[in-house]
Amino acid sequence: MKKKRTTIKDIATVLNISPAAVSKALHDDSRISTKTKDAVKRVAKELNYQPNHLASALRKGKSNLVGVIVPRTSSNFFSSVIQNIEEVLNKEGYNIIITQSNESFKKECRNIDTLLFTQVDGIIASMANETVDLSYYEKIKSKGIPLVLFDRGENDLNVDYIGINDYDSSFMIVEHLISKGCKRIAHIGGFRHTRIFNNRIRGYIDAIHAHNLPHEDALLVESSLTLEDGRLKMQELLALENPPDAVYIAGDYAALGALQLLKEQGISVPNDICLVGFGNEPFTSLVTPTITSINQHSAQIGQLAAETFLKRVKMDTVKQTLNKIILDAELIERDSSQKK
Amino acid sequence: MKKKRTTIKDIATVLNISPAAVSKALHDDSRISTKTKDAVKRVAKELNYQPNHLASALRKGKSNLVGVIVPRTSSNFFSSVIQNIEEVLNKEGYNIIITQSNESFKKECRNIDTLLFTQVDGIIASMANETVDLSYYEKIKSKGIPLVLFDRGENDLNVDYIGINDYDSSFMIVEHLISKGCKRIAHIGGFRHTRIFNNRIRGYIDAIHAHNLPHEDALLVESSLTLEDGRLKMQELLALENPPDAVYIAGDYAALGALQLLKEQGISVPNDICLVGFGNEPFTSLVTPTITSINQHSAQIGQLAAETFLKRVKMDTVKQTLNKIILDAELIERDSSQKK
DNA sequence: TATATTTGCTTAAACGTTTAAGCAAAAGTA
DNA sequence: TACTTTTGCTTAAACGTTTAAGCAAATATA
Repeated sequence: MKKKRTTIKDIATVLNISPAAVSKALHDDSRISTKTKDAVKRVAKELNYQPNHLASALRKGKSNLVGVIVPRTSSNFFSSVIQNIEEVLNKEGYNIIITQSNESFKKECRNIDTLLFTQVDGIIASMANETVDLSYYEKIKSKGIPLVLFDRGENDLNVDYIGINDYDSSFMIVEHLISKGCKRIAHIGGFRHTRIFNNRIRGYIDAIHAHNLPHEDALLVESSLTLEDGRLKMQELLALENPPDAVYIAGDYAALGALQLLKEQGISVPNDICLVGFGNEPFTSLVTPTITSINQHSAQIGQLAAETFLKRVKMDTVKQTLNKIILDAELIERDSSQKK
Repeated sequence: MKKKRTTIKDIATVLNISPAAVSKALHDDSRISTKTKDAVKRVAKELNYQPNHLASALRKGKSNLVGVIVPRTSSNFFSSVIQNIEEVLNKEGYNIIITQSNESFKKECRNIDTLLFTQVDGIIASMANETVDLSYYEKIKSKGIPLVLFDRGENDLNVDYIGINDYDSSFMIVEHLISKGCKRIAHIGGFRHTRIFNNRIRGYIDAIHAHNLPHEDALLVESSLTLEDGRLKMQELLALENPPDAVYIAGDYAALGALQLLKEQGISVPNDICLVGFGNEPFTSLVTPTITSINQHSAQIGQLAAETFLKRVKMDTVKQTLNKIILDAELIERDSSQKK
């Protein structure tokens, strides 16, 4: 009892021409007369013809689908990147399949398999925190489809990458804190094995050295950067016999956790301790005090990632090369670092 | 120079059997000997065979893709629903395509077209705020594929729906505020044309009447429930000559906006005004004071939506029927309504 | 032993589209 | 007029799978 879809063949039958002519008419082939084209389009509309995407994808060898992998969609950064990827790709006739890894390496592998299985024409991804083994990403490359990374990337893969200048951002943050009179600046960073977090750590250390401030091991801690871990690591810093007067935290969620803890302990931010986050999540401007943070240009990153993908599919050499686009980040000064 | 994928035919050639036998062997058909099956699977692995999903989808008339439409992925509620939909469907061999409407009717229509074009086997959706015209949703139904709505649904479509009991939730909130001694309870609700928001408004009004409290038109305002609009509508309520001593806001983001404004104006929450939100977004437990809210059971809604879809595809009658699953919501009491 | 059933495969068509190749008719050129 | 080119289509194969139908050999049943 299921309704049959109208196919190209149905249109051909009505007009008494070949299916091939119909297909060409619908694609505005120059070898089809205007008269026939008009007739085909009219009948197509009448019969409510909807092209079968699977058939054309199979025949043409491309699905016009692009896979997107992000650690999670709930962060504003990622959802904004996705939205911008979508806008750019939709215009070119691509649709996107969004998957989340939830920062899990295993889930990320499953996602990659899923996307490859679905015959996507390319993958745009930001890697999970856990990911160290790159073999699944090599699998994508070996398929000969473009792979574009953003934010959480990896040089060793030799593919396109779009991100911000993490090293400079860190430097900027530390100098900002110094300009506010801070003398003992701690850093709650991400895991060193992730390139971006390592860069932030390097930026922090170099800035500290450049300004002849004390660089103590105890002032630099690694964290998963979840809200809970932010609290925990803050507590550790407070427990030091000589606690910091400023803390720069490599993720806004962790910064929020740290801020909560400080407030609970009756420590004034920014007067006792200045605090800076990273990512410019919307809540940074909503909490009290508002949190100074780094704007990562999510919209631009999304657009560039999509455009980079498009560039790659258009040049149909299989070979990928390392190609990094690094944007300058922007410090958004808010109350949490405005020591009076 | 592109690598050729291995196909079923390649395996057949190696083993000198027919492609049909290979296909059956891979699907564990009972009419294929164990010996052949083993051989096929061995060669498949050796040649790194990856089934061409497009071909099988075309042949079988189903894509094993399910489309998901949400207003936005950045809200924790929706991203949690999506994650749970994904988990359930992945187990059954389905993959999902996530699209966001950004609360825009036009974008939602485009998303629907996109999904239908991609030949999804079904759509699970939560409607945009703007959506009143249901013709695009009728289009999905007319394709004969299952449509499952959640949270933002519409009875008139006569399809499956999963949501919480909005009316009862409102009632519960009002009674909670009354129990805390509040006497003038205002409601910043969503747009009435959206069924769930209308139900919340009805629950509010009925609860007010049931307890013989004053129901003034000025105490009930409609809002887009964005953070900004929450501020705005709160300001309106404060401007009344007789302002409320409690406000129940139908969305957490708007509640956050309202809370910000109250703090800026030096009005103590909960002592001067009690405040209750809706949705139990993570930040409700992070801000000061923490915000009393309603837990919408996002995980369960996601699972149920996916299971409902699966049930529908399994019973292959085209006819859909109105089938509502309503979960009881849960009030999470926090500081913003604990008047001392 | 003769017949029926089961096993294990093969053949061929189908899903709906695209496209290379081909061909007759019309139009252009010398 | 005789040739070439262009126009406007058709034919047929292809994309990689699945599956209905069929068939010979092996096995079971009477």
